[in-house]
Amino acid sequence: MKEQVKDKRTAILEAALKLFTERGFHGTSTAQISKDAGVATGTLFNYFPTKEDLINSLYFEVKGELSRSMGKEIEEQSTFKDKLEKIWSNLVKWGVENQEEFLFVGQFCNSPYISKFTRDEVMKEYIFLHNLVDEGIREGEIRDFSAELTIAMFYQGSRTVVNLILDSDSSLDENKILEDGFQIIWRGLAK
Amino acid sequence: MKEQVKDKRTAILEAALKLFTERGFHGTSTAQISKDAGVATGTLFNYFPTKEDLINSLYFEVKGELSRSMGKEIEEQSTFKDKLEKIWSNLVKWGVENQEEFLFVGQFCNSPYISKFTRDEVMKEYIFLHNLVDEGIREGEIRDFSAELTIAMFYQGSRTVVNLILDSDSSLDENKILEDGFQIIWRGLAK
DNA sequence: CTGTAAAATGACTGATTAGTCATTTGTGTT
DNA sequence: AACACAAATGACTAATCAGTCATTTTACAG
Repeated sequence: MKEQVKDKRTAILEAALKLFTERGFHGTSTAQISKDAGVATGTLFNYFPTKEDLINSLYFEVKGELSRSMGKEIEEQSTFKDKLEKIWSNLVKWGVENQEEFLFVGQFCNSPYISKFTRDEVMKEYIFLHNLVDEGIREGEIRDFSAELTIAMFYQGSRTVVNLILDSDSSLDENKILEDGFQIIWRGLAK
Repeated sequence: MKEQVKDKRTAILEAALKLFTERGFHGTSTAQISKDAGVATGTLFNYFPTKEDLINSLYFEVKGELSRSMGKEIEEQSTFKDKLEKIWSNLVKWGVENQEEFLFVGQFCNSPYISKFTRDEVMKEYIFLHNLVDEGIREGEIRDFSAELTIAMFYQGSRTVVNLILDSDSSLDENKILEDGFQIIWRGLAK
């Protein structure tokens, strides 16, 4: 038997991610996922009882990665603005470096049949950001808008920047877009 | 024969819009669309040669409506800021009042198999906004970021606000969210 | 080796899919 | 009425789908 580089579950998730971003959820058959993952059709269902389970599992894994990346090296930042800028940079760089995962999240969040439950569930991953924003409001660093609005504008702003970078043919000024994007959001939020 | 309130084409598009936002593109069968539209399965294909044609036609129609709504009563605004705020308000109100259309656009733009061509094609609808932003930059009303970044942050900001309004159980402060959202973006962009 | 349990397999199924096409129905003209 | 033409129809098909399950392979214990 050949050395097994990664377990079947991971292989399935990776194949699924690639195909989903290429063809969408319903446009990708479980048979194709199995084939690309190098496993039998039945094996997929040993790990994920249904296709929807597979999609949800993939989403949780990807969101976990994103959530972890988001919080990297925050403690090292001294000012509130620096912290926020670090998170911004983490979010954008994660999206650019993990294009498939980034697109998958976009697809997932805009797909209708994936319910509010999952969306709420995922928002828990952002407690960290929520706390920081609450603190920023309390301490007068940023203006007193609702935390939901503040977080949504910030997070979606970072996604907008990633989309711009991914679209732009010239990857010349990736950093320029990242920084300009943050300037816009920061000036919008700061007191 | 009963009076025909609307032609079959429109009935098909309306049924498709509803089903797409409920179940996604691939999750909706042409048979179901035909049934909901009150026409035979064959009739759908008289109007739209393929399912993908139907999706694209629907997108162009919806984007046309959005584009028209966006530009309403702009001439009546005197200052640059007022114009931008009016567009913002038009965008948000269109999204809130045309929830299905709004969600459909989100789905469409995040679906992978709908290509760059269509996305570019649609950007032409925004020439009007593009021109306004260019003018605003030239005349020093807003800061000199790239027009693409400025427009994207503005447009996606308005979508973020709509999503927040649609999600919030309490539709109490719809206007508050709209106005706060604009404040954030305006302060971010203004000189 | 041998026994055993878990993991993997792929042929198979019943349901569903987008799209076809020979036929019927409706409309307007003379 | 009789014709012509377009619009609408729905039974049909070939392909594909998610998911099943009896069987085989693998991993490991004694």
